[in-house]
Amino acid sequence: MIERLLETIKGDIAEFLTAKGAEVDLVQIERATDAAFGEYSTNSAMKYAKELGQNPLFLAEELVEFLNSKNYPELEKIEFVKPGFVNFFLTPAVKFAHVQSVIAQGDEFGRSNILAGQKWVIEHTSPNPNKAMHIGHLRLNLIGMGIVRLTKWAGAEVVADAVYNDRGIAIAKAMYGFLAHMRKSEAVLIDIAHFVSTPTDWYTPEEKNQKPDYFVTDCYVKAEEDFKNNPEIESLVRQMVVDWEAKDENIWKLWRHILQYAYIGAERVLARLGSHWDKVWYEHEHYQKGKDYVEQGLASGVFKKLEDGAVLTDLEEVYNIPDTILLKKDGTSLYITQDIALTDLKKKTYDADKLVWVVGPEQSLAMKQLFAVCEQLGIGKLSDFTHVSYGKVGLKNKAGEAVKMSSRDGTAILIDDLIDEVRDTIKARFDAEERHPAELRAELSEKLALAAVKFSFLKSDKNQDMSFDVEQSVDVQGDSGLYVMYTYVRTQSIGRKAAGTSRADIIVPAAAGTEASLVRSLLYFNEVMAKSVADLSVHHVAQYLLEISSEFNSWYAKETILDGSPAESYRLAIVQATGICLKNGLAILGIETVDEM
RNA sequence: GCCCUUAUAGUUCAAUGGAUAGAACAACGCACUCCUAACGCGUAGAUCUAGGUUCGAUUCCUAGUAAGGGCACCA
Repeated sequence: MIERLLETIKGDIAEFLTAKGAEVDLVQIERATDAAFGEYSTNSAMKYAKELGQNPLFLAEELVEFLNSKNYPELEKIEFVKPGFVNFFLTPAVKFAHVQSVIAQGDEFGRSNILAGQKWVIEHTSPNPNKAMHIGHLRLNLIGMGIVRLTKWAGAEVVADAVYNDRGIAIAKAMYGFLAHMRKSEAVLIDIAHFVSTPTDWYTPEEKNQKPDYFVTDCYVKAEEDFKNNPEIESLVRQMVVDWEAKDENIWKLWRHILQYAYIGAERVLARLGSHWDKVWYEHEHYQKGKDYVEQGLASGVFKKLEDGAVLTDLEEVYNIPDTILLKKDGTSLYITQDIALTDLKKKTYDADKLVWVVGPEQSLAMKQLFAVCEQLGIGKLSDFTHVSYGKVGLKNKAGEAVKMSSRDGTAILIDDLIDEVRDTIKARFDAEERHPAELRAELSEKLALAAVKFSFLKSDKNQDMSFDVEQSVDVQGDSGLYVMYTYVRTQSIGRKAAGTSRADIIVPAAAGTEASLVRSLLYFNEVMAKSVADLSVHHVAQYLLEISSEFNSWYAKETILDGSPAESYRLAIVQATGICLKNGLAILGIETVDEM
């Protein structure tokens, strides 16, 4: 309803300016920065004052006069102020109508059709089999899943996908590391045939009392050391890759054995986070198909063959980005080679309008090259492809200095360990309070830990580098997920207490009370969503939830909601709408609400 | 050498080219018999530097400084 009003006003402003002789491209009506300026405001008078050769304030005055003649019933007042802003004040009835509309829409409130009719394929969190997932991967996953949920709420049809990088030198190293370092005794031969016949000569993760992904990481790290120190082992590992490509039966058995551990581990962590893929691609299934595309590009003249036989792109002139090799001189493929094939496969399989890769910033150039090459080959337009990058997660030591996080030397904080730590902190508090039965305490602690961790990773802009302090890693107070959750719990608690009592019809007070700023803030959910979709970043939603929470709590401290007065129903409706906004906003962040804590 | 990110309070983070740069943590002060105080109220504290564009710049442009990333047969 308010949206329609704003569109009408925009049209009227355009009419006014056009009649004045201005070339109107876009009339903007935005959320007013402060309640003193009403609910919405426009800068049109200032924007067009120069073109019309008028004083901005006078133009604003004329605009207000013109708009007042339209007699919008939804508006209480239109004013012009200092530099030339025109401010719009909604009537209390219209603002409360929005509150009721939130309640009527319930779980569906916040959905839109901004991206209706579009098909998006969003790749994120493609796991490396040789590394247990640390908090860098956590950020990637939360950002990726955030975009998936956001675009779904905006009406798009979304496929979340990932690629299992299941071939190549890295996995071969893990395989070697397993053979050499997970033997039950030195007497066991480091030999693939022996492993195939007698796998029980090697430890399992259970026997080592390790999580499977940590186990594989261990294998990889140990092999990496051998690889560096010993050229014989290097050639051995390289031979394993060659044998694997030749589909040697024994080595494939070992390969499957290692991968199973790696993926069980990764999937368990992702399941804990509530992450999900609709489709998983396996590198070993498509990595050779890219060569056809290179041939095709050579034939059409967009690529060129070098003297040594390697194939090079031609991107400098048209795209102004550095060229890259697409096919090695020995004719084997590179990462980009198979990515071309996969991109085409994705686009065709899902008839995708938009392909998104949520990948670290170090891939930025490689992504640009891939997109450009795909355009040259006619797979899609440059604008069909988006690389969503994100800032690094850095660590700080006790002195406050930045430290590098490395899987190898054990300084990386693993996802599981982080969540466990936060969970234990929360649980300690529950245990001390003894308000809930033990079983519920455990369940709530896990849910709240996930809420706190997810929120702290999603509340800031994705491109900003994050600085992570191990000591106070995740806030459980202040601007935090728990603050928002606590606010939600309060709304539910009030709802429970109010249930069953009969109440009179809702009376909207003529003069706004202490609830005014909360009611005003509740108006902007859809605008926040629109901005989030435009930026592909859910941090706007997180910030908005903090704002609503802060205003709710401030109000809550001042007023008794359930005081038995005639205004009770009105207040209760605001509480209910706040709860819905918080719940739906948290859902977009991937955070499940609890009803008590 | 070239290209891309980033720079806001002591710290961690906000701010479609707009109005008095907004929070949280830490500090100091207040407040707890009331729907859950994991809460509320107050005090103090910031746009890397120098130019430019604009009615108006934290935001855009140029140059510099600092940090990080990338630059062809690795992934």
